[in-house]
Amino acid sequence: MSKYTTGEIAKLCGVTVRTVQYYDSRGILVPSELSEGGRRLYSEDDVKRLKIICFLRELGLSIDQVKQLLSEENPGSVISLLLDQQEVSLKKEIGEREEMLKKVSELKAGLKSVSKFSVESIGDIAYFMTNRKKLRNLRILIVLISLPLGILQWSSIILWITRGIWWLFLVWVIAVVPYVFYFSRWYFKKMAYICPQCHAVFQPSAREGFWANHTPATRKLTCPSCGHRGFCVEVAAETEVKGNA
Amino acid sequence: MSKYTTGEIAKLCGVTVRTVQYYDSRGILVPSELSEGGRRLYSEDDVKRLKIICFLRELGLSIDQVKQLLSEENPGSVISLLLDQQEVSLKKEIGEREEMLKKVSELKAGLKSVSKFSVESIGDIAYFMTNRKKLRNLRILIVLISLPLGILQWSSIILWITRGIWWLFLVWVIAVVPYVFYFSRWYFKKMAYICPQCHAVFQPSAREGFWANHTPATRKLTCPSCGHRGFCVEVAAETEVKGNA
DNA sequence: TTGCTCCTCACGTCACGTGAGGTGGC
DNA sequence: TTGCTCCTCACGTCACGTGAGGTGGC
Repeated sequence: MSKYTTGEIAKLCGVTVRTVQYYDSRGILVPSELSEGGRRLYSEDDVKRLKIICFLRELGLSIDQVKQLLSEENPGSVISLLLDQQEVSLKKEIGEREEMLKKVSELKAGLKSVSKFSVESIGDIAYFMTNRKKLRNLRILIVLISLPLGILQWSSIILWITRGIWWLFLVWVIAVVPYVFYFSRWYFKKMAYICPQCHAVFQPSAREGFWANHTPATRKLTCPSCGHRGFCVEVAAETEVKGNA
Repeated sequence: MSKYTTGEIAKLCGVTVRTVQYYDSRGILVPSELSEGGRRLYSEDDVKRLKIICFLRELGLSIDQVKQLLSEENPGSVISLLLDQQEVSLKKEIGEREEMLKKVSELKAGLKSVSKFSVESIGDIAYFMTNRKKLRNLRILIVLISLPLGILQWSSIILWITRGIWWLFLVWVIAVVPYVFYFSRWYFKKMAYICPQCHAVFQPSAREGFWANHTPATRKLTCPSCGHRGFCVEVAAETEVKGNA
């Protein structure tokens, strides 16, 4: 019966000497014999055991899980449980990393659109990314809210031109005033803006926001933190309102 | 200017107090002020910084990488490098976990076909799994090798029956003897068998293997390790030949 | 004064890797 | 005797978590 030294069994199974020693200290691969000089000697069965250990570790099982399996009287009952657990946690880990990967790609894409880059830009992009879904939902909602008014506007105009019915347009003009008033108040409560100067996230008053010059994604505002006046990126406001400063 | 305590900034950014303290010790979020009692006080800018840190950590960047980014004079040059690296390592990690997941599923499937389960069965299945591809390639090769002999056999038989040409069949009979002899020697060098009793992997002599009773995946052999005689699972031999025992 | 929060050690987690300083075995 | 391998401490890695024992601030 041939015996293997630590280095030999390590090479046979493709691990380091340190790992073999560590598995001894953890009690999952105790050498079947010790030489007079205190050196570990491993049998053929130890080699088989180490190969099984390595295989189980390749599945991602922890040393404690491997230990549990190997010391179990009836391993059949434990292994399927362990494997099911492992399947679940691996899937979870893959999902997490795919989430991360997505965020990395989004950040890369976001950075391309930034002209002069600073660390704070990362914060802006992060804010934009995490609240983007909310922003999209808000914009859909806004279209839906504006829809009845738009229909009324255009149908009244068409009726006026084609049939000379002018009073419907008058109804529209009367309806539009409070509608726009309440709508803009609601709008500027839901939206926030990022100052390109100091990167603060702030909410303008409905009055300032309403009259401000704007593009589809930005609005020319004065930042309350630094006083900078310029086009600020529109984002969805976080649900939590800070308010008190 | 309002100041936040450790607990407040932690809650604002969704981390633990311990994490905030740790980030101080690692030097990536040093409080902008200390109270007379030695308590950490964080400014609004610190909150922004922590939010950026949290975002970067959600991408899977290490604290050292975050530190590097935040301390950089010109972070624009570093971030895209860091993000590219991160993309690569995330993909690698996902690939590894998918590999593990596959192995776990395969082991689960393998365990279903095992009647009386022991820890050694895992080793058998592991051996079978890692060498399965090789086994399949070998079996394809065997079919290709047998093909010319089969064509010769059937065409000679057909010619004999339809046209009375008998000498071609005689050629086949003469050819088949050395062919089968060398083929079986080669075959049993390439194949190995797992003893169901002691789970040893062994290679029988060509003579024993040739005359042994067999099924498509097993062969009735006598194990040289434990002397058990029974149907052993056929696997591909590992390239490394142990030989000396 | 009572709770609550915060402070700093110091150790634990996980699976080893990395020296240091000493020794067995050919 | 010279290399090579192996041995055992003991500490480092990573990002915190978990007490312990003490204290600030309302």
